Amino acid sequence: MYLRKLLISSKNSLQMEYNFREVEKNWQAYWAKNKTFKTEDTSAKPKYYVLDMFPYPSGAGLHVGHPLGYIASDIFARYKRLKGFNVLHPMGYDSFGLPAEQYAIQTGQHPEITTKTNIARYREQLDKIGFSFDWDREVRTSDPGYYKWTQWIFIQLFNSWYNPETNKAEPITALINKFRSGTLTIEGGWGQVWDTLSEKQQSDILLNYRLAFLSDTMVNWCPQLGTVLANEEVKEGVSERGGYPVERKLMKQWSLRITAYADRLLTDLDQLDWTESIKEAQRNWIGKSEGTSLKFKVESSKFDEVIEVFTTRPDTIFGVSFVTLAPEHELVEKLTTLEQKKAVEEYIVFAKNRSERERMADVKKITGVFTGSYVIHPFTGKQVPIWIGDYVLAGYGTGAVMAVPGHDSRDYAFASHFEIEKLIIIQPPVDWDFADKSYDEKEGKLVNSDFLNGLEVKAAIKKIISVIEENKLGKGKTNFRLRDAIFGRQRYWGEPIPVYYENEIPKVLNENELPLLLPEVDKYLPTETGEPPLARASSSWKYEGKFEYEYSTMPGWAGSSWYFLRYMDAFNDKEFVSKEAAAYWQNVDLYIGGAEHATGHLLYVRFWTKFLNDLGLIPVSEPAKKLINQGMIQGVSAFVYRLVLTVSKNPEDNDGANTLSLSDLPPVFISEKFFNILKENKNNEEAVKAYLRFANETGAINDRIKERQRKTIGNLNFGDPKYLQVNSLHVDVNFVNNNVLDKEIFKNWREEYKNAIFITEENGDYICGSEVEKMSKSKWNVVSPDLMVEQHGADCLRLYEMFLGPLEQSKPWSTSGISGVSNFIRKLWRLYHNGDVLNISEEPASRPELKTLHKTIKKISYDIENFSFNTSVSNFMICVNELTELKCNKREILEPLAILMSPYAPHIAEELWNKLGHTESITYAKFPECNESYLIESSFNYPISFNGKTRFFQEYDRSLSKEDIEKEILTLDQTQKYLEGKTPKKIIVVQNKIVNIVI
RNA sequence: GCGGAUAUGGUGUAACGGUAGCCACGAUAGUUUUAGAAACUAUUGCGAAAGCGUACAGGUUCGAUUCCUGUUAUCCGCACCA
Repeated sequence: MYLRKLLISSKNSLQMEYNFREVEKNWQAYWAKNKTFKTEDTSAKPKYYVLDMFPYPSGAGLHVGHPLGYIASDIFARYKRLKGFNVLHPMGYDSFGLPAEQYAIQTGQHPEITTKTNIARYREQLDKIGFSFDWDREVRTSDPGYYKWTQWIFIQLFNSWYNPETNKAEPITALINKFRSGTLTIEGGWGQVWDTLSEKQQSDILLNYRLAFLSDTMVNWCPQLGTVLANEEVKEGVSERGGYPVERKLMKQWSLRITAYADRLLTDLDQLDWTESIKEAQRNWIGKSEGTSLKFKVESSKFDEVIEVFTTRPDTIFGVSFVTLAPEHELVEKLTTLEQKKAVEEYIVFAKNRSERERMADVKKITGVFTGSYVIHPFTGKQVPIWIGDYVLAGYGTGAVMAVPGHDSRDYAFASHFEIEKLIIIQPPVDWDFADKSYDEKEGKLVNSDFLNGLEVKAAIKKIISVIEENKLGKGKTNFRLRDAIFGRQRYWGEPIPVYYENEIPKVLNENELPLLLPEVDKYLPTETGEPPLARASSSWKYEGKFEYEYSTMPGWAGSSWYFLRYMDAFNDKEFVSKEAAAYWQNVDLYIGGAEHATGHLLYVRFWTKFLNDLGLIPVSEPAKKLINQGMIQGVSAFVYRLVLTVSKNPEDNDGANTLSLSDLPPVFISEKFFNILKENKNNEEAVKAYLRFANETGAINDRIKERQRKTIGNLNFGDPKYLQVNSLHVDVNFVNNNVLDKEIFKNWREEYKNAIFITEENGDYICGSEVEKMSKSKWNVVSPDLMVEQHGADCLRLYEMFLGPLEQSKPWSTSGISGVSNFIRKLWRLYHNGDVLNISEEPASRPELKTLHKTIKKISYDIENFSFNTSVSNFMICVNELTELKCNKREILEPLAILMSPYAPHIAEELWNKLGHTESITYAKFPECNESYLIESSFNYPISFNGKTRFFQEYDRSLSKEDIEKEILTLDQTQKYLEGKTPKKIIVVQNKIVNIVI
C-alpha cells in the first residue's frame, strides 16, 4: 500500500506539477534572510499603516478563522507596496492575560513560560502562511521594555485631570493651582484654603479629579477567578472567560475616568470610516441621554432630606404616583419606617444576594418593597410613596426614579404588581388599552397636568424644564450609560500598577524608576487573607524598602490600548514613541479585526489616543481611520447524543434531590435518527422501557439500581419527557468524517466512554449531529491552518480563505471547495510551463491576450481598493481560464500577471518572477496599470428586451446613434415576432447597454 | 424590548438601477485508468414546453437582486440605563 502511494507520487513528480512545499519554504526563508519586509522609518514614499488586531497567544494556537483578517490585511499591505507606499505592517502579541494565569494556577508553571511557548507556536503558524510582517518591530505587552511605557502612560493619567472648560486633559498641577488661587471651589466641605489641608485630604480631593483614580466602587466580582471584571468582560451575568458567576461588590479600586471623554468619544465617531454596526454599538455603549434632574422633598418631621431623580421625561411629572430607589440607595435606611423595617431589611438582603445572572435571567420577575415614607410632589403637593425596587440601578443617574406607570412600561409593571395607582396624563390613540400596557410614546397632548395641559410632549418638556429650573427644583442634565473603567485586577499576570502607599496616600513612581517589574511569587493565587497574588511577593518587594506597592495589576486591555503607537518606534527606551515617528506614521490607515472588540478594545484605544493627544504627545486623536471587521469563521461542531435517565420519586420534584441517577450504567449513545425520533415523539415511555430492558440484558444494571427501580419506577408515568433526557455532547470534529463517527477512536477518547454502547443506523454507522457554532477548543470544532497548508499550500489557503465570500460576512468553515483553488494554482503554473520546462515567448501579445490582461488589471485594482477579495480570486480564475484557452505564454502578459497575483499568492508569484529572470523580490515591483484602449470593442451585442424582459440579442456598432438603433431594431423579424402586430408605445435605447421596447 | 446585519440553485457565492446565477464546489454522463484518485469533455435554477424564478407583500421606474415602505425568518451586539 505504502509502496504504491510512493510510486504514484514519484510518477506525479515526473510530470513536474507545481511543488508548493519546496517553493513556499524557500521563499519564506528568502524573505526572512533578506528582511524583505523591513520598514523604513523615513522615506520619500507616502506612508501607509496596515494593522491587524493584536492577537492573544492562546494555548490552542491559530485556527482557520484567525488568518482571515491577516490574509486580507497582508494582501492590502503587499498591494500598497506595489503601488509605491512605505508600508508599516507589524505584528506582535497581547501577551498578558487570564488564560496563561489559569494554566499557571493549575500547573504551577510560570505564565511567562506558557506565554513564550504559545507565542512560538503562533509565530510558527503565522510564518507558514507567508505574511509580510515586519518582524523587527514585534512587541509583546508582557515585555518589561513594553510595559514600562504602559505604566508610564498610567502615571500620566494619574497626573492629569479633565478640564471641562477647555474640554481636554490637563496636568493635575493646573488644578491644584486653581484650588490654591480659589479659582475653583473645593467641593465636599473640606475648607477652602488648599495649603491648610493635610496631605491626605489633598490626596483624597485630587482622587476625585485624576483620570486614574482610586475609589470605592461597585464592581463585578468574580469569586472563581478571584478578580474584578470590567462591564464588557461580563456577558449575561457570567464572566466572558470561563463563564463563572459574577456578583456586585463594593471595593476600593483603581479606575480610569473614561466618562470624561464620553461626549468626544461619541461625536468623533462621525468622522470615522468604520462600519455602522461598530459605531452604533459604541453609541449604545456610551448611551447618551438628555434629561433633567428633579428634587422631591421627603415628608418628615424628623429630618430634612431630598430625593433627587433623573428623568428624560419631565413632561410626565403629573403622572408620578410613586418614587423608586435602588436597593443600594444611601437614603434607604433613613427613610424606612419602623413598621416597614423588617420587610425592607429582608428585601435588601435578598437583592444583594441575588447574583447578577439571576437578576438578569428573570427580568420579568418583579420585586420590591415599600419604605413606609413619602415625598411631596413638587407641583401638586400630594403624598407620593417611596418604594425600593431592584429594577432601579444604583449606578445610573441618581439611583432613584420618579415612577410614571401610565407612560413607562417598567413603572407600569411594578405598579401593576404592587397595585399602585396609574395616572394617565398623555392622550393616547383612541383604542389604547391601559389595562394591557402603558403608553410610552413621545407623542400626544398632555392632560390632567395643570399648566402643561394641551401641550404636545415636546413643548411640554421644554416648558417644564424651564419651570423646574426657575423653581430651583433641578436642572437640565446629560447622563451617560458609560461607566468609568475599572482598572485593577486581582491577578498576577498583568502590568503592576506603578503605585505605592505612604501613610495610606497612593503615590506614583518616578519615571526613572520604571518599569516596576512583576515580582516572583510562590503561587498564583490570592493570599489566605484574600489579597491579590502580588501580596505573595517577598517582603523585600517594597518601594524604597518600606512602602507597600499596589497589589492589583492592570487589565488585559491596558497594553492593547496604545500598541499601535509602539509599532512606530518599537524599541525606543527614552520615549513611548518618538515625536518624529508619531508625526510620520500618524495613525492606522487600515485596521482589520473582529467585531467582538467593538466596545472593549476599540473604545479604550480611542480614549487613550485622545488623552495622549490632549497632552500633546501624539498628533492624532483617533487611532484608526478605517476599520474593517472580518466575519467570524464559525466551526461546524459534531455532536453525539447520550441517553440520560433520571427518575424521581415525586414527579413534581424538580430540584433533583430525589433523583435516581443511573450513572453506573455504561454510556449509551443514539445515532441522529433516533435522536430525531425522540425529539419529535413526546411520549417516550417506550424508549425508557427499551432502555431499561437493554440495560438489564447487558448486565449494566446493578442490584442497587434494580432495588430502587422496583421501589420507585413502578408507579411513575413514563410519558413525562423529563425522565429520559438526551444530552448533546460535543465530539472532536477530527473523529468525524461526513457526519460518521469513528467509534473506536471515540471510545479511546475518554476513560468513561471505554464501554460506550452505540445505537446506530441500519448500516452500522453512527451519525453525529452537526451545528454551526463559534470555533473554539471547548466545542471541539477547531480546524487548524497548519493542516491546510500542509495539504494544499499557503497560497492555496490564502486564496481559498478569500474565495469563501465577502470578508465581512460570517461563514462556517468548510473545506469542500478548496480543490477548485488548488486546481487554479496548478493551472496558473502550467500557463508558464510546458511540461517541466519554463516556456515563455518573447513575442508581442495579441489583442485578445492584452484585453484579458487589462480587464483583469482593472478588476483586481477595483476589488482590492474595495476590499472585495473574493471576487478578485474568481477574476484571476477567469483570467487564467481565458489565457489557457488562448494558449498564451507571452512575457508581455505573464509578467504583469505574476505581479497582479503576488499580493494574494506571494510564493508562487515570487517563484514565477524569479524564473522569468528577475533577481529582486517581486515585493517592490510596480503594480501594472490598466490601459483602457485594449478594452474597447468596436461593436456591442445589445440585449433587446420587451417590457423589461430580454428576448434576443443584436450586435451594433458602438458609435451607432440611438435613433439609428431604434430604426434598425424595428426592421428585424424578431422584433416583429415579439411585437405581435402591436405598435410599440415607447422604445428606450441606452447606448452600449440595452434596448427596451415598451408595448 | 432596542440596535445592527443578512436573506439569490443541492452548497460557497457573483451581478455601476440595464442579459440573474459569473467563478467554484457537488452531482450526472463520457474519455483515460486493473481499481481508486487525478486529468479532460459535456450537462447541471425550476419546468415537457409556453413560461416562471433573487424570503414574502406592496411601491417608484421604460426596466428592480439592487432604491423606498411594510412583513417574516436567521445571525450578531446591547439590554430594567428612567
